[in-house]
Amino acid sequence: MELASKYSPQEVESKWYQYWTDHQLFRSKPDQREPYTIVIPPPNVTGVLHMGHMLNETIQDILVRRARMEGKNACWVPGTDHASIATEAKVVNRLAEQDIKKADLTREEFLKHAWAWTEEHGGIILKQLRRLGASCDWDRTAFTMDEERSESVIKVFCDLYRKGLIYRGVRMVNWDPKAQTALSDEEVIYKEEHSKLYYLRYYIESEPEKYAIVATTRPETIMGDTAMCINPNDPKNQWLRGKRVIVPLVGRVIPVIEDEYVDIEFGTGCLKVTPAHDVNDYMLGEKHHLPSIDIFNDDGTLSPAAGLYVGMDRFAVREQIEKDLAEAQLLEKVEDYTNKVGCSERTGVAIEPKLSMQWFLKMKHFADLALPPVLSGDIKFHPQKYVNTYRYWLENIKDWCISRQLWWGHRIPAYYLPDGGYVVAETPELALQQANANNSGKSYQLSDLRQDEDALDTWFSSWLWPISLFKGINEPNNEEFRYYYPTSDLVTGPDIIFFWVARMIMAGYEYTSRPPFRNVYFTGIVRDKIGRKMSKSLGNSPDPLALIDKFGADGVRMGMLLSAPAGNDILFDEALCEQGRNFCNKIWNAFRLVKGWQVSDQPQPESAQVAIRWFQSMLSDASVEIKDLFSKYRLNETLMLIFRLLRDEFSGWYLEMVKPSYGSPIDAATYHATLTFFERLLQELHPFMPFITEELWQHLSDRKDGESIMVSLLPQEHSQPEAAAIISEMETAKAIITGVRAIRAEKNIAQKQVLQLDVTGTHPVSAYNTIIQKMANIDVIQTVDKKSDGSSTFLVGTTEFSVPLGSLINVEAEIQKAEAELAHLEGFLKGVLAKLSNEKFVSHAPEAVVALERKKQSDAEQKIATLKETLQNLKK
RNA sequence: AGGGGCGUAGCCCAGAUGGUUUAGAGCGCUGCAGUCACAUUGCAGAGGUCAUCGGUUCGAGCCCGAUCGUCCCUACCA
Repeated sequence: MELASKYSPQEVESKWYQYWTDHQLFRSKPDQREPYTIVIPPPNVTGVLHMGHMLNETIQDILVRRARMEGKNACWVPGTDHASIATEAKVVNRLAEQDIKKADLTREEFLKHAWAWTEEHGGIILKQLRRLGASCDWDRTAFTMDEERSESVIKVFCDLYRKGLIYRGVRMVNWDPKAQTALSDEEVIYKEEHSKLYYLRYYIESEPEKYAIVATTRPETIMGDTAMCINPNDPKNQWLRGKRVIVPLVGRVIPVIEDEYVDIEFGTGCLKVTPAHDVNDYMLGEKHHLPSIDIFNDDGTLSPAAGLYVGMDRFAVREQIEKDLAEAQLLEKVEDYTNKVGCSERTGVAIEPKLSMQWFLKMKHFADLALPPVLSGDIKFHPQKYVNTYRYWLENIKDWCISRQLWWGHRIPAYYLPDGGYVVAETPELALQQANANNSGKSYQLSDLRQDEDALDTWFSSWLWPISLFKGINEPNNEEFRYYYPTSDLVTGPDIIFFWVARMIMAGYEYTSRPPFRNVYFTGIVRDKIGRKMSKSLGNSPDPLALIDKFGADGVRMGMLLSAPAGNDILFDEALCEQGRNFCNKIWNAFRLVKGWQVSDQPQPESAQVAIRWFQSMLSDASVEIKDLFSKYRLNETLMLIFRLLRDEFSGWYLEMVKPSYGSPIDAATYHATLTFFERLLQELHPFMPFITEELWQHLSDRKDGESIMVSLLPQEHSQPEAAAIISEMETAKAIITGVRAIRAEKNIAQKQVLQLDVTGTHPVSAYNTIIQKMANIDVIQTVDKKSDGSSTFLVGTTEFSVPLGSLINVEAEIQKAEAELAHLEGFLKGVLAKLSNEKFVSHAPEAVVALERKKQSDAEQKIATLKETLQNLKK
């Protein structure tokens, strides 16, 4: 077979992905094996693959593939999230392009559009994942709003309501005026903003010539003012006690109240109180029984209740009212000010605190469930530092606002009765039954019930994901649920630790009394190579599929992984994908070499025997280490280790050691050992780079249809006791080879020119002579008492090696080299001697440590003696 | 404002419980190498007073304190 000198990923990748799915190799069914389960963090159904997904899904695929090869029954469940706000916003935008307003549609009509959009764009992202090589069990693909998941959500809502954990009430919530829905606290992001601090004059009712000054960032809310507040301990504002003041422009008279909440140092120490539009003012209002005037409409324009500026947008009012206040001489001054403004995570607009009727979930109960397992390590976080963040949040948790004024989502199963009141039930029929049962005598019809218009927060379905995927809510005793749950690892970003991770743990303990997963691997954020977040506006976010086209999926996977230590942000650089592609090419060419060998019946050279024994040790050592690294989720280090093992040790050293001279055949024993090694290396690499490893594994020997490296088992490897000695001997031999090569490089001696190597005294690794001869192109290695004149020397350990060069030798350069080394060694020896002559060190340090220092001393002394002698000879 | 992380070669990072011959990879950099698997390569090499200062110890990159720098999370200062 004639192989191209470069690896071309395109056809290889599609071929093997097809093969894997054709043979259903990603499928999992419960059996006798130990299960290994990952549920995908469901991407937004209408989303498109970005670099963050790439990282996340690559890591999951690596873990799943590794588990599979360790003999576990690996199951990776894919799916998508309905993402209510985001998707609804997209649908609204699309309708707007067709001049359709959401308000003009019925709920049913709108949902029809939303489903159409979902069908059209939904699942694109899952198709893209296939390009990456993701080994998901596609038959299990789920959606947070499919029938099974919806049923689970509704059931859980009803259950929690019956347990008294869900309540309905009027509270101050975060209102998104663009999406026109309430949001949870977690959906609000605080952004620093350069704004202004306005100082307004509030005249005293009883003393028309005097006024108090109030500093505010939001002058447009004065129409909602129902009090002014001072701190009772504030001496400078004592004169305001018990007074009544006039709201500027508005003319309404409001009382001055006193509360220690007010910061004496801020502004003038006078606070305007607007209970309807500020969380703190709301609390003050409750405490002091103040009226509340809601001056905003749901879309952020001013309502008739404001009296002024009705119908204008809140920000337009801010500009206008500044002018009007100034004109009326009610504006004392304006200062520049920096503060933090809460913005909607989805729409980006400033949040309006708003009093409204919403559904809430009591969280204290859940926090008590979810904290202990993380603190005790039943659920492990990687990296661990997130445990602190997690604990702090749970210890300060507030109730979760779960209702959204949206249509795209799970509709709240509460049904209002004509005479007031409501019932909560799984279906309208059950609701009717319940309503009639509660209501002795009277009998309602289905048409009398009016279902709540609101939908549930998306996360109210996501938090059930690991359970609902296996029907754990609806059929808690089913075989799949019992087998796959709890899942093994969760891979996600730290940004959704509260949104999702914490809440899954809560639901897990509430509904299964067990954790939803054992380990959480937090990935970092993918940034560009100079550390900026990737964003559309910066244009620094590469298209993952274009990268795959350019470097191959394996190359991109390697590029992602190389820069991704667990939990650290990753600075993505295309150059890393290039390195990945180059590595593929390297492996490809190693394969070309090996497959090109002719095998013949001939004795195995000694050098090959030594090389095989050594590489066997390297492999067993490495596989033990790889296993350990995997257990610590240190995936980038694992990949780096395999990369070096395959590129440097295998291709650079081992293959060169056993390689027959050009055109000559190889003996069968060495050939087969080499194939075995190659296969093992491919296996270790496969989870990281699935495509090229499958391609080469299939070519390495005859495989039956349906066989695959992805389901081949990794041998159980134990570190061999003699491995360390073998490896260290070879390291010495390599140092000798490198020594000779360095002389060649220095003296410009071609590799093909045969040299001689003299060993002064005892050769530390004479058993490796055949290797040294082959690798350094040496004909004779001999032990001498005294090295010959005109040779270039180097030290390995305490032994001096010399290469006779006759006239090629440059005495001056040799002297310089020896003197530099001598200086270094003498400095070193000085340090050692200082330690050893320290009485306290010798008496306090453990014997082994002291003995080691003595060994350092004698070695250094010996080397120095050798060097001095060399110098003497050179100088004579 | 509170809490946490980090600061080790030009860049990105490793360096369990302090002691393994005066700190290790990868990328980048420098020099050399062209018919022999691979220039998407090979060989050789340069490059670090482990942020700063102080302390504990026979011994500190590692432990303690302070300082500086940097990043993140949490929070209602109008």
